Amino acid sequence: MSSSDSDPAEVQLTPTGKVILGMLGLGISTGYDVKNFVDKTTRHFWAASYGQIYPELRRLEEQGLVSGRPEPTGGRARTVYNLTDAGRSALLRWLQSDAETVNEARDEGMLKLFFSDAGGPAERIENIRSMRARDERTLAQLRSLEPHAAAGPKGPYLTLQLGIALHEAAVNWCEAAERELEKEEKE
Amino acid sequence: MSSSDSDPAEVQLTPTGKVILGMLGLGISTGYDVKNFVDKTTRHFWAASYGQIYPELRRLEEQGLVSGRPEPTGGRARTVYNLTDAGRSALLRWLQSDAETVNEARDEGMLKLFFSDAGGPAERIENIRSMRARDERTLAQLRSLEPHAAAGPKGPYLTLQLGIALHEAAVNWCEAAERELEKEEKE
DNA sequence: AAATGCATGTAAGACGTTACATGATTTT
DNA sequence: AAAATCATGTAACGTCTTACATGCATTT
Repeated sequence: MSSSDSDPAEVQLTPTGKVILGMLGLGISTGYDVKNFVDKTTRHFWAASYGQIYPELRRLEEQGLVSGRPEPTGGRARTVYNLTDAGRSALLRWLQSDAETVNEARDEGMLKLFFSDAGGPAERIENIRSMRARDERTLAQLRSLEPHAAAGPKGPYLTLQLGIALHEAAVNWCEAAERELEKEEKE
Repeated sequence: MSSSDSDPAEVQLTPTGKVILGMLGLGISTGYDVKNFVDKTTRHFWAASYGQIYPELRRLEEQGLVSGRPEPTGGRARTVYNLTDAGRSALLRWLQSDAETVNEARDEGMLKLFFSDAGGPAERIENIRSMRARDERTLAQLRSLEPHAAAGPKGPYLTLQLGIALHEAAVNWCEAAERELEKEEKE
């Protein structure tokens, strides 16, 4: 065992490390592709940026969880990564662990709504309307992926379904709240 | 105008700055209370920690948006903060701005589900079950706040309603998916 | 007397985005 | 010829959590 390998049972995966290992497991093989795929598929519940991805790929390689080799396309540099055995088992250990999962939301629209008593009633309706517009955009984008996702692996398809359900619920709630508040304002 | 005041039109509020100004606007007046109130009310869509709150209160004071004065309870130190005029107008400017609002989610349960093709079907069901358990706990907690919130200001009440609707949608989706996957597994 | 709650605070480190730089290849 | 896409990378900065320390007051 080389000095760069760690006991995989001891490796504590970083958040971005988890996405990367998972993506490599799906056959995505460059930092660039990881970023694009994340943007297309997991963005609505999990984001990642180049500033995290590239350094993390190197850390994972130091830990012996992934291995990269140069595969230039013509004169264009390109590094293709694969899971090592240790990487695959670290991925499975994470997927199988029943540790409490993190679930955090940061919704500035809701925060503004929370404080909306500081303004007037018209402002509050505008606030909800803009949340709805935002969620409708996301919803449309998610729906556009559906036909393609239905043909692919089940995990990504399920999260797409859930994302759609959640955004539908948000849009529906906004519509109902707008109607309600408009009615109240007329009185 | 003292040298510590900034032109309020130029102040760029930090994320935590927004919560704090909003909370002071609701009459919450100490860092400690801000933290407790956030945990009780906005946590499901916006969190904050002491490590952010106390330093931010001092930055806001330097900027002239809040003013604090010592109001000890017996021998126990305590600083009560209030919005200044500049602070109140910065709060209103933020609430009224129609800039695109941030909406980010980070759901490790969904991420595991996304990658769940790496494991077996039983594992995937377990995954969804644990997401549901988690969401049911949050839902129960939100519902317990409802009677009290119904009597308070409308903004907090509306976000509570929305939070409940979203968590209900999540729980319902999980239930349906579990049934579906269990049926498939029997075949 | 101990435990819980009130109240403030900080240091260290983890995590993240943004903005920029570079250069090749492919498409328009 | 220009624009878009492929591909990698980093520096600076912003943000956040965790873990700890302190000490008084109130409740059990």
